[in-house]
Amino acid sequence: MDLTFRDLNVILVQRELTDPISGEKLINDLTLAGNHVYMDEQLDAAARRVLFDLTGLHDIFLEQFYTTGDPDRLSKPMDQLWLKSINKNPSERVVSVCYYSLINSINITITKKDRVVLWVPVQDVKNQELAFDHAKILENALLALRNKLKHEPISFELLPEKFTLSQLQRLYEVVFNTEYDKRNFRKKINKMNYIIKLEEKQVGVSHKPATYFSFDRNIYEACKSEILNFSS
Amino acid sequence: MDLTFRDLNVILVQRELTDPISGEKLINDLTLAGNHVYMDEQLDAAARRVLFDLTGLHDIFLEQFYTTGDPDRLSKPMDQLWLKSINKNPSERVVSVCYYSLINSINITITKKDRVVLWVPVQDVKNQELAFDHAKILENALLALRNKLKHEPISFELLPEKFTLSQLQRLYEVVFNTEYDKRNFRKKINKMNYIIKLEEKQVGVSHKPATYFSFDRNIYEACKSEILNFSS
DNA sequence: TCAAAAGTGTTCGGCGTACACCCATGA
DNA sequence: TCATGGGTGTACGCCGAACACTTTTGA
Repeated sequence: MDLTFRDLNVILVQRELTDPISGEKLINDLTLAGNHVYMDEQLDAAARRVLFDLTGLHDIFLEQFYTTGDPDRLSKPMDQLWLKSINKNPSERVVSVCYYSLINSINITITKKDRVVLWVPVQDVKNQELAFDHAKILENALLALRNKLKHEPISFELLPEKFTLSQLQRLYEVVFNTEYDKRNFRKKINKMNYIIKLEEKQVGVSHKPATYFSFDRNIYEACKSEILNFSS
Repeated sequence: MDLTFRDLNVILVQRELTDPISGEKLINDLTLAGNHVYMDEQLDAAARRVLFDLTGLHDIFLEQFYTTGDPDRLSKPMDQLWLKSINKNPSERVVSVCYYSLINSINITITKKDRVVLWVPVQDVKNQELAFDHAKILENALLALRNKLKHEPISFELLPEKFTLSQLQRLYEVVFNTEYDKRNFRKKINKMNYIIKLEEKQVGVSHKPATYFSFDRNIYEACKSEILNFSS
């Protein structure tokens, strides 16, 4: 997922099937990105591979959140049709171990061989048809992401190295689909000593330039383990 | 998992292998309970089946928390030996979709055909050897349980229908491995209007008898959805 | 009468929340 | 000079944390 301007976006892959004879569009919908796990591959590694193939990025934040294995999850007529068209056994059982990842999409081009991939704002996705049980998976991903973000500052995965407090605030507002008071938000951030105020400021903006901040992973890890020590 | 007196317990299955010739004990350790998923079975249903076979109980609280699929997870010599002895292919890849469940063990007998099963206090488990990557799985289960219990009153799964506030407090203390102030704990509980004070009191105890309380699922669901409505 | 657990109130500090105005910049 | 977003402080209510004694019962 990605944060551009005011939206949280998800990468979706277009699924199109055209009748070779009539030219009629039989299928035209979207799927989440995924692939089969190789026989000798870690589950995490498979998720990383899918992401790498899409984005060219290594070392991306990745979190397993859910495994779905309903025996009927491939049974919708559209999905059966699709599986046959790509020469997969339509009655095979598929278990999906689902991961979400956070990507700052600026300067990233997503591509997939023979397929169209696109960033879609998550709030718009429900209006479109997602293949298989991918709508359910996306819903679970959002719940897991919110839950994680409540307790850990993974938000920095979505931000550039240097960010402004308004960017950070907007991120939380988008993910939790709410609004926060600017002063209160900043007071809270102030208490987090792993968010470092830099000397640098924005340039070229036609308003008071914002101060940049950065996230210090070391300080965060240190005070995180402090908390753990006290509670155990 | 279960709460007896002062401990959080986990069901473990004994794994024993004796050399048929020398009589020497080749393996004597413990595993978590589990089984393969049938080809046409929901993942949840498989977990329920495992639990039913152990306890005879239906309708138990069940929560998927983690899926493990390291290609090397069966590779320890002890585990290889075991797999051969039960005629499983030791080089097969096994992916485990892991669930935890909460059981009030009073009046429950756990049994398993041809195997010894036992309740073990979780804090004692690390001293024993767990098979495969089950120690890791148990650790993840505890983290997931704590996380869940912070936000939802699943504790009632572990308690009898009627319980005292001291029992409830002890449960939280055991799961979070800490201690709470009695007065503060009771104040917090007081605010939860889904915890109902009953007329009934303990009898036959050689101290001031405690009042029984019960958990009202309907009231909880109602105020839970209220919260959700406001925040979305 | 003793032991054992139940039950009960107050104080304090910190945190979240509500709320409004001036500042720096480029156009 | 205007539009745009950046940046700041105070007051109040609630909640969590610390803390000690009386009550009821069976043995």
